[in-house]
Amino acid sequence: MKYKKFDNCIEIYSKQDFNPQHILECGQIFSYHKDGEVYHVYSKDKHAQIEETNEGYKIICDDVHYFENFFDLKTDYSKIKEKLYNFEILQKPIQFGYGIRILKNDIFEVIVSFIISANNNIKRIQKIINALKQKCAHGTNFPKHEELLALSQEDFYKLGLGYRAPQLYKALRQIDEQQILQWQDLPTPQLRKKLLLLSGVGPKVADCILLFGYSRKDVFPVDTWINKMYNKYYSPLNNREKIANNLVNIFGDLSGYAQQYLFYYQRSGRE
DNA sequence: CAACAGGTTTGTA
DNA sequence: TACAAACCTGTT
Repeated sequence: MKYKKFDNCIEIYSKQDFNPQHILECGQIFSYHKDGEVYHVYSKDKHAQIEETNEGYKIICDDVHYFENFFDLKTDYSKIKEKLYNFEILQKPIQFGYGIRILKNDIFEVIVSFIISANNNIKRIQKIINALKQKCAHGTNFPKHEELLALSQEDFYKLGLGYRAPQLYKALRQIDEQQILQWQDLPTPQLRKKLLLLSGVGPKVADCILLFGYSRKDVFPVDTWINKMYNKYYSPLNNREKIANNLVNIFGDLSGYAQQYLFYYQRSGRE
């Protein structure tokens, strides 16, 4: 995909391999909003806004290097889609969500966000994350580890975390900032085991953290939508871990990408 | 009002 | 290892 970096923006010359709606609304991130035709995205203490142009899109931001990596601009999604198109089940999902890209978000932010996401809907997840940001007096910046450590379980309840409040409280005390970065060197299965030890992190959340935080594409997060899809198009199973395993065996190192196209399509209700 | 929402944890065979 | 049931909160 062609793009060019400037001091305060990145110009993308494609509408096929980059679509802000597809990217932001395919369930991988919660810190974004749409203002008219402009999308705003937030990661850590950084912000970008995306505007459509004649040739493609313009990402306006003050840290071009960060968002080049964040939006995974160096990866050739045309090639990925071409490979995945050989799977018949993916053809319509790819036509529908052609502009999806898998973000490389901050690991700590992803862990916290997806603990909150458990058995929860996007609208409420966003509400809770915004409340957390407000509570830590940062407006749009994602709270740092030490700032969240300063909050009590009761604080989390009041912010609407519900029964995830004690889970997040405990997880924050299990997390070692240096360690979660060092985990990047571990192979996916070992890293997954580490994540599963965190309070509030089960198989699905662990796979989301692996995919959106650690950029592991050899995982297949199975949520209710993928679960429904699988039981409709493959031989029905009631065990989500087995479903995830089977799907990874089918899609291999492209699993993470396949999951996003399928999820986005399935949840759109277009199937 | 019961069921469900982009699951995890805990308790019981 | 497998399977229920409980769990915050908001919407249908």
